[in-house]
Amino acid sequence: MGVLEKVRTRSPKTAMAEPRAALPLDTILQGDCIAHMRALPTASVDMIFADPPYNLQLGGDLNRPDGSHVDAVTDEWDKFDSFASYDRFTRDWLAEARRILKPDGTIWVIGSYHNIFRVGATIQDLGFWILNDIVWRKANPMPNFRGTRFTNAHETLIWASMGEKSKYTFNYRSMKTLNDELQMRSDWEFPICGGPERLKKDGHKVHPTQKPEALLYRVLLAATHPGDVVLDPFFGTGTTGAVAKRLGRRWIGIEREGVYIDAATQRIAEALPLDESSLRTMQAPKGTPRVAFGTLVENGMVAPGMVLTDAKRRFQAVVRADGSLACGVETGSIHKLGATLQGAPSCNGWTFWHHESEGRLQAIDTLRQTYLLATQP
Amino acid sequence: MGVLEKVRTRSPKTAMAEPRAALPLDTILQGDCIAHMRALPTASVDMIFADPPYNLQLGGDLNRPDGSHVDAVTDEWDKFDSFASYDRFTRDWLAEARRILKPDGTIWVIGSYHNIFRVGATIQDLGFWILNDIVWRKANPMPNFRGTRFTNAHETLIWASMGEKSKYTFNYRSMKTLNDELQMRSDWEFPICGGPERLKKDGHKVHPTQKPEALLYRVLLAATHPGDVVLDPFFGTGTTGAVAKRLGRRWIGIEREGVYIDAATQRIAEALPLDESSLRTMQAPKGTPRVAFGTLVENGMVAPGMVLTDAKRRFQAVVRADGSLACGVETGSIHKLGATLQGAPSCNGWTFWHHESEGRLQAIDTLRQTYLLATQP
DNA sequence: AGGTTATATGAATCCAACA
DNA sequence: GTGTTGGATTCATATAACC
Repeated sequence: MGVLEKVRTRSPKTAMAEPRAALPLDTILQGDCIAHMRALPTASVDMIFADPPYNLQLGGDLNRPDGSHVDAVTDEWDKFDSFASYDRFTRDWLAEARRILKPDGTIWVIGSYHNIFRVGATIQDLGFWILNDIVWRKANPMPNFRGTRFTNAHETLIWASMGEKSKYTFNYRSMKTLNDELQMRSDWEFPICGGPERLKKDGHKVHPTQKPEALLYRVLLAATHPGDVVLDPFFGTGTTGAVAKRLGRRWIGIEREGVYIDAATQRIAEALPLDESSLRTMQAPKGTPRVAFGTLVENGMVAPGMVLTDAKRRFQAVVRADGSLACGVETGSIHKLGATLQGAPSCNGWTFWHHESEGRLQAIDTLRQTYLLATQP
Repeated sequence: MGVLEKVRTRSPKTAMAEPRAALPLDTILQGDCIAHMRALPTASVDMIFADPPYNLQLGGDLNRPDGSHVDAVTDEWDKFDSFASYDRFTRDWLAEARRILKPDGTIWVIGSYHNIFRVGATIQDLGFWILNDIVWRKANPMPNFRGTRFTNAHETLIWASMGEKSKYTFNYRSMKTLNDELQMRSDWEFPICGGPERLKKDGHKVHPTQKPEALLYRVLLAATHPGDVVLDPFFGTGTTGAVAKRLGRRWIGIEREGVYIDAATQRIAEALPLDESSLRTMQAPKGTPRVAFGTLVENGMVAPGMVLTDAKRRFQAVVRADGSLACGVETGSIHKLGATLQGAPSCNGWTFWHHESEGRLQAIDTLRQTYLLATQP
């Protein structure tokens, strides 16, 4: 434990890009992630989101039952000689991450059973304090074609603070509102990244493991404030940067591959900060028959900034990023705010609130129905 | 890796209970789990299920918002000085588990984010091969009363074989049936153990972390055959034993606390084994003997010269006397020719090839089924 | 145009028996 | 050991093709 004390001050020679004084905000740094991290100032970043190589150790080819070939992750960046070399790599970048984080900052790391146990143990060894492990349940995972194991249908995220006593950021109310007035749990369901969100070039996916924006949306909304600085040392095609821009957070990306950087640069340039973004279709999660209003926001069916009114247009409210509503100084979930404004003990926000659609008012419940129709069999 | 070679033969003095030759089946061994494991024979057990202490680092007491006290896990057996001592303990019992397991046996370990990363890394370090990590989604988890984190709504199980090449047991069909004819995924939902299933004494729960029987039911059904021997080195109140008895598996439990042993003994005595017929139906239809296509020719069910086609009638082939097929200059087995004609890496000839029967096409697999019905008891 | 059917694909540690 | 052959094996979603 207690690595902080051991952090040595490096000579400027080892720094690569910027002097440590300045944070290269909203920028992608090209090159090795550890080298670039060493050039960043100590205790300067509010959050780190990291999607490191998983060290999959895949064997031969795999075919589907119909004979088609599975396009596996065979990239060089995922190859390591041994667990020992993977552990060294992990410890090195995590130690730098720890130095760069502010005392009250937090780190998120995503992985699978191939690597997450080693990552988690190293995180603990370095003195981080694990706050939660989060399970991303994939709505549409790839099946196990040979029937040899359980369908590998999830990935794991670790969320950790700098230490046991850290005063980390957790937007409890935002998460609860996003989840329809229930505490947000440690298991999240999202579809894998596909459709128009998936970056492609010449008909092929640009990056083999692009993460869904809905996942980063929830992570950033939960653990940062607007204006906070988020570092992603394995930037890839820039999901973290695109969502950070949408949510009004600052970002720094580190990435080796020029192809990924090009795609990320264009993608982030096209990303619209929240109040300008229009209804954009993302894939909708499936499974839970109960739909939280926040789910519609997360999935782009309701844009933050959208104005809702009651049927008689007596009240007006604005949708916020976490799916809560604001009316003057009053805020709350669709149900809670409806009750407050009417002075009623309770209120069904789904039927109380309406939005302008095709020239007339429509209850937001129709959006939920649309969502359910799109996601239920 | 390669810990098996390092296992030393211990003098009988270190053995506590039984000589290594005999397996103490359907028995609870009282005492230290590592000491008792050392007394068990090498390569003698089919499966190990382990629910080790979680190394929870709960600071102080925890109270609900209404002031009532949370009965947290603060028992003495859950205290460890540091990660280092927990790692030593973990490595010691896992190494013994590895020695005791048969070469094709598997191990299951359940834990939370407090310990599962250390356990998982050690499992990999010892040479085990992780098959899946499984998420137990709790339908009714304890909320996070302070609103400081996400509701900790799941626990993680690791399932691992002795090595990459092990021929472990996985009852694929049973799992698929259990899941309404869809592949069983890596995320399982069960309620936490409560109600009449939860063992109580004087109104208090006997064990702080009693696992639901549904969880063990799925584990044992997935990864063992009837009659297999299952060892649980942290037996607690004997969920593993009770379910093993119900499912016709043999079990061995190790437990230190007499209170738990008493509860487990009574509980297992009251558990009712499923009758043989219900056990049989849960078995996968894997034992069906192989039938060569040539056998059907030999038995006159298929006549040489018979014409076969695929379902879309794109290809035609003629059956030859030895059970091979011919299509122009291409010849081969039903599988090989199907693969060749489609340009596919492989092909199941039984379902690919069809024959004209009663005016419509029928897969030749129906002939095989007919043959099996006629020749099986 | 609108609705239906066929095809493509995703962080995957993916076979078993026998010669 | 290794090489060959038999034969068992897929779910949700997006997109293209086709009536």
